[in-house]
Amino acid sequence: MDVNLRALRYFVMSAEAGTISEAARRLNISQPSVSAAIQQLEDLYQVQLFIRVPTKGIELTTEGLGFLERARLLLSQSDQFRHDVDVISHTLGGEITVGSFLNITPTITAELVGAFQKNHPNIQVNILDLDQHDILSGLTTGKVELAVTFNLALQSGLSASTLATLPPHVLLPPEDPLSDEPSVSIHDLATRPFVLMDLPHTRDYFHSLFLEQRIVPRIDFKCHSLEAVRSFVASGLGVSILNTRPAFEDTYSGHPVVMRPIRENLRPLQVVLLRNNRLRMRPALSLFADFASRMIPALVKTPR
Amino acid sequence: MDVNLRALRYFVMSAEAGTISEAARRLNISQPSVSAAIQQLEDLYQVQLFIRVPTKGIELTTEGLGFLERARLLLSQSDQFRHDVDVISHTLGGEITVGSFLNITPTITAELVGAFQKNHPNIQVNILDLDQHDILSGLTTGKVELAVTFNLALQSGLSASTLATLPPHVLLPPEDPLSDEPSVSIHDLATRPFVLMDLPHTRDYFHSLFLEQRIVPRIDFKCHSLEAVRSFVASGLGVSILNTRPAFEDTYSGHPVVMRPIRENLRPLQVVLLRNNRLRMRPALSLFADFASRMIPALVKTPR
DNA sequence: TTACATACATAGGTAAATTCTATACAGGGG
DNA sequence: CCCCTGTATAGAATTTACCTATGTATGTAA
Repeated sequence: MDVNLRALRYFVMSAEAGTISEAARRLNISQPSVSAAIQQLEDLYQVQLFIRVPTKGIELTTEGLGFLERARLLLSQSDQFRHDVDVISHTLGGEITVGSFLNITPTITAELVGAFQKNHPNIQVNILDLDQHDILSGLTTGKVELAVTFNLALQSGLSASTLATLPPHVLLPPEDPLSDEPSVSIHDLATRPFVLMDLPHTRDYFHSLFLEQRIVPRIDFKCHSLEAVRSFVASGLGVSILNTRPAFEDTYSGHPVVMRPIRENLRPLQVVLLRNNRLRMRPALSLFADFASRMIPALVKTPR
Repeated sequence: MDVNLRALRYFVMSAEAGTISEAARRLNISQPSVSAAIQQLEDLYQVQLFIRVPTKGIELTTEGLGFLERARLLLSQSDQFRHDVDVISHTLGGEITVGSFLNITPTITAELVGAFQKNHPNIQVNILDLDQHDILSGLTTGKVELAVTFNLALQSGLSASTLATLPPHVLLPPEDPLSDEPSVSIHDLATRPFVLMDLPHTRDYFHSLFLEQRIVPRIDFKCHSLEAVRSFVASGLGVSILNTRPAFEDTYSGHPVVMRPIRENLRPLQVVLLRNNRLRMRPALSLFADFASRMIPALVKTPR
């Protein structure tokens, strides 16, 4: 059986008060209750804590003195626990863990978190840079508390609020004749080699864009990172389609890349804030969610 | 209200087991009991500890993880308390506090404690060298757990076991003609200056020796220590009566002193082991009491 | 010496907490 | 679609905690 902290508190108060009756008065309970608690401790631990001196009160025994010291220690530790838990639950401070979709992290999330930190320096934002599959499973297991991502493969149990809409754009090498046009038809891409953004769920989205137009694309390259796709295109290895647009047109390859709107009205991706319905929104999380809801639409409108 | 360690233990076990049902099995209690305990914690601290994943079990939230760490800490502290208390109550080790009457300490108690330490080095014997009044009040308040002293002014509530009997002896300066006799009558002392061993209760005993013989002694000097009395007598300032006999006849004054039996059959003092009836004898105390009961009679018989 | 005051212990009854069994509800797998 | 696994809820039984009333011990003042 576990230690009875209540009885310990009664004992310590009695030792300090010098009489059980006085301890009971200070504790606002009856004298027999305190008396019983002390006897319970003495019985349980087989220790005599006090000598009862008739009409005077109680005197600590030698054993009782040692017991008192340890009881005080444990009670202070339990008070510390209480305090720590209060900090966890009732303050805005502490950590929050936010999932961010790989392709969104460098453009949107980086700006978002930077601004949030400036406004709420006491909240530590832990960003997990993940693909859509890991974001979804992280949300269901609780390892991710909130996610900034696309509305791809959303499951029941999760709720999404849309923050921005990103239509797909074509990526072309500058030397491609299509790059002279203000907009491009997706059908013009069918004959060119295609560089696929190859991430779980994401790849299915790009596939679907072609399928809905009854096009079978030539997939020549599959890349796992946004920057790889852009560099491949910039190097003239093919064309691609992406929804996220970095702040500059140069790529790591040293060559620039051209982005053009698509003439057809293709299904856009939505930037959403995702959360698990089963997870209570504690203050720090709500704060971040509110902040993101206000800031992300502005970020996307002025993609600088 | 105090932290509920029981609920904390259920919570920790659940976090470790991964499901509430498994935790209940390991704890040998029903699943609803564990479930209720966790909900109680969540309600009390306003924290969501787990995400319930249907048919899978439970997953810790971020808050739950912080809570878990602190709960583990507090539980380990409570286990430590438990262990410390066991050490206090169930082992022979630790301290015991023994009162010793001033006049007995150098002769009997010193030998006794020395021998005891050799046999039980893990028990720390704390000797309080006190007069009879302080021994009696120390016993009633618990500051003294056991006392080696004389059977003077014993009160109800204390129990004494006799270890040795010490008849009174006369102390004379060597130049006093009475020192040539093998024994002395107390009546011969009436005309001489008397040096009184002046300690609470002790002084009353010496007074009573004269009063029972219908003698009114000439009290010229009152000393508070045994050695002072002996030195006064050795210096020829008077005679005295004492029951304790050191191992040598010299005194701090540089002069020797002579002890002689008293011809009349005067009430002797008894060396007793005193204890408070209200104080449980824990193992270390019993050990010391037994040891003293066996050793002190032998010590007194061979006063070397 | 008696009556009073103080302090702890005990007895008996009530309210709260803990536990149990039985059952409802949710979701994944054959 | 049914069965299995896991959590939540309902209601009853048990244990724990607490209270009031009373008993016991002892020191003190009349």
